[in-house]
Amino acid sequence: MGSTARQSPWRKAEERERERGAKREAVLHAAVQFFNERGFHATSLDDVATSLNVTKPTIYHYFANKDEILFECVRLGLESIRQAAETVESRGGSGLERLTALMRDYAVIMTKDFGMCVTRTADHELSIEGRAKFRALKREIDLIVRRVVEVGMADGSIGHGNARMMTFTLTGALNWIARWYDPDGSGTPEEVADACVATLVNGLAPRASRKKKA
Amino acid sequence: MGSTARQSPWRKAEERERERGAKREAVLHAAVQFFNERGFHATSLDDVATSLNVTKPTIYHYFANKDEILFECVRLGLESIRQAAETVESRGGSGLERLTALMRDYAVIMTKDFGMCVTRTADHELSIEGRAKFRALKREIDLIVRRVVEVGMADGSIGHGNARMMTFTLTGALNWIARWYDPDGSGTPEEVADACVATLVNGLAPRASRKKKA
DNA sequence: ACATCTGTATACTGACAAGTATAGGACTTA
DNA sequence: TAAGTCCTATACTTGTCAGTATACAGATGT
Repeated sequence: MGSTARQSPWRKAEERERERGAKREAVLHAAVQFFNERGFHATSLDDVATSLNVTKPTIYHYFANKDEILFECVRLGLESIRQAAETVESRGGSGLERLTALMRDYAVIMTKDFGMCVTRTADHELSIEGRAKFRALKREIDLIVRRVVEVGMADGSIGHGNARMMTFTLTGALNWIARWYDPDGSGTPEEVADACVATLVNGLAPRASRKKKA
Repeated sequence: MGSTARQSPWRKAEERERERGAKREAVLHAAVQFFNERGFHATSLDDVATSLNVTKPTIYHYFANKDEILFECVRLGLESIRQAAETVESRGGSGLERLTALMRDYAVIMTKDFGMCVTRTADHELSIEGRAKFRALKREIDLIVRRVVEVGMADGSIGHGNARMMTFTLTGALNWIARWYDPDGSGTPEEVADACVATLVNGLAPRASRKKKA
């Protein structure tokens, strides 16, 4: 190694493209941290550019506009969740077991930059088209989770109820992690995830003996 | 009635003050709806003014600046929650019973304009001073809820665990209601609240028989 | 009648930040 | 070494609002 003998221009082009991708990613990483900390509107692209030792036009060389940057951040977060959800859905175990695993992965993602961004970004911050795609992706995830809940209700591992409402309640608790989790605070992402999931799975009563409300 | 005989200027001043208060409230009500729908930054005070058939300087006659308006909206929401929490805390019943009642009231508030505003407003949208008060109020509420959780753990009506994390998980699910509840959709605030609370209290398993994790 | 206070409008300033026009340096390929 | 392409910077335009200076109308109190 070290010789880097190159004959074909192909390899070169590929390499250049890879570098371009790396720079795009760097922008996204810098941007998402600003967005999470200060919010989308309060973050200027000059800030982002400066933090990367470049200027604004450079960023515009990689992205069409500010909205695209936000959307990509959100999309990355949502894709992580969807992937985790899909993986878990199609694996073995009872509905409850699958749902528990899904929630745990979901919770961990919520402690990461791009996951946080999903929760912290409101619909109206995205462009019209971005908003539609955002909603579609969220809905897709919601349906996967709901399906797992329904599997659990069918196989008896999860109590009966309104699956839609139950899904919203569970994912709500998980989404909210992104609003209070502090990486510098106590608890690793995994510990936090386990604690949350345990509360959601077990409910509040100490062990058995729940009456009230059929 | 109808004669409106007035002799003392006292009554007059008082009345004027009441009217001033009513107008302030009207501004807050108009503003909070814009904030919830479009977000704080995307709402211009011209929008708010126009919707009230006045102009911007009129609004500045009642509020020092835009930040104050947002803060008042958030404060109203947080005060509702705190009041509900305090009322419930100091009443009878087991910890679990009290917590259940608290969560129900909390959930209902989250479906209302000012409650929604609390969840939809991020720290960084408030002024520095507003942010501090915001956090203080939220912390106060958090501590009340946590105390009720601990009462429940002590009296045996709630299973043992990390009260802090449990509180975050529960209130997270409730807070998130403000992000998905649709007043025009199916389900009254009370129905939604009951469903969420039921999920949180009961957990997922169908009835008894929970093992795993002490 | 006169001085004042309250509420409102018209018309402006000032700041900030998104996005762009333009140029030039560096690398690629021939 | 020349043509073309990619990447980046300087310096600008532009739109949008928050916030304000000023004026005026009507009610209040003397």
